[in-house]
Amino acid sequence: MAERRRGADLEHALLEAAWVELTNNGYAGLTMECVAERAGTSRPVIARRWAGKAPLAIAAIRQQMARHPLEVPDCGDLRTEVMEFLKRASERASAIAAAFSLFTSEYFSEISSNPEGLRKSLIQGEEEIFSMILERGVARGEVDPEKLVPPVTTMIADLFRYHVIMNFAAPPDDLKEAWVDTIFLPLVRAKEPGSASGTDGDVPRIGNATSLP
Amino acid sequence: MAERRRGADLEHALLEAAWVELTNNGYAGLTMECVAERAGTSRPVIARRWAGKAPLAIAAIRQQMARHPLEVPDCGDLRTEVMEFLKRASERASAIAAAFSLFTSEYFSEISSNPEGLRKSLIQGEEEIFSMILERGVARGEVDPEKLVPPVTTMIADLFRYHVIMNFAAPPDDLKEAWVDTIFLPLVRAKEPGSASGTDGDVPRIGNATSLP
DNA sequence: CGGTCAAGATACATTTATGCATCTTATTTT
DNA sequence: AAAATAAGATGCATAAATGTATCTTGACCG
Repeated sequence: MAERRRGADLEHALLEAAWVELTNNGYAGLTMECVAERAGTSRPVIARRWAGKAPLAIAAIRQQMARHPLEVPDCGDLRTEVMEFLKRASERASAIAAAFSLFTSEYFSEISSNPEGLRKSLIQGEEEIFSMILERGVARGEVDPEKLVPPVTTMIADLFRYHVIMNFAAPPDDLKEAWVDTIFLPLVRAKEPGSASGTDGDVPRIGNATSLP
Repeated sequence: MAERRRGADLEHALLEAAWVELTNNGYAGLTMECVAERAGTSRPVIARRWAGKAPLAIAAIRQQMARHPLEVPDCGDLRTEVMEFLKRASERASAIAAAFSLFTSEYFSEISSNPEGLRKSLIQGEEEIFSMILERGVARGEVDPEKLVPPVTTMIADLFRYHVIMNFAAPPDDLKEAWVDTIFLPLVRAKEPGSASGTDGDVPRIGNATSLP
């Protein structure tokens, strides 16, 4: 054998191999043997680093999520930022589906938690991203802060994740646009932004939405 | 041994045992051995009827869903019917979660489909229930038919299922009400029903029950 | 340059679930 | 009542994955 990887290099390669196996075969089909083989090594090397399938899979998912950070900069208007948020999130579709496959397979019976708990632990450090988008919208006068009650603020991300989980794929662009333009924006938009910039108000059927005071 | 069950009796008992095992341990933790033991019989009896874990689990889920039919009669107003729909659907929460646990564990790699496909096959014969509720709402003048575009019409059920899947439990009543009153109804409600009964338009996010008869 | 540590390979025991074959026995059918 | 059928019990072989122990060898450090 020629080269021999060590430390972080090796760990990274193992997690990458685990990720490929995970997305190909699902968590149930994930075996230490296949991961080792794909990484060009053997099981004991994996066993020295992770205690079992679940920790390995979680580490692999974490690595993939880190590869696709979910930051959304200030784009100047709410819609652009929400669409950008969905676009970034779409790059994590496989990771979300994998985390799911993991939980429903085994994690569930071992730890007395639920997928929501796993999700929260996976997105630590990124909880504020969407609420920051909303806050910027409020600051710009695009969003009525009184409309930002829990089920409304989480709805877009919930619908997104639901789609990913059910279809094992990111939603198509037109669906993302429909969520934003026909559901989300009409529900949070301030009645009269005053400035009436071109980016809003032009979409059909969304204007009335029983906006409140 | 005293009695010996046969035919449909036995089959029903087996499916019931499979259901308990499925909800207790998840699909991954479902074993023929445990099902047989719980049903007070042995593995060959199961093997003579179902080809494996997946067919057994699906049959068990089907039996449970049949136990909780999803019919919603004409209640006189849209909100009552949608809330009734969610209430009925909540009785199926365990079945939905189980179907999920099934799919992500194994079904996925065997059949090239996705959870949405499994869902559609499980609800055959009930696809029209929610759209009938909406149609009645249109007929009453409560709903603007132009607002019934795909992401809006499926949104309530999607949010419901997402919650069930993520929490392995039915949503609490206040969440169901929030979905209906702050998200769904504002999006579909007709602008001015003419009669201008205080039940819509002006009410902010509160249940207000609008109960009719 | 030699020592230490971990990577990589191999082997073995164990665990767990399954499929199948067999045999007895209860229930149904004729 | 006798025959046919299927339930129920048991045992065995198999397959798949895991954990672990051992050994060699390459890489890094002083």
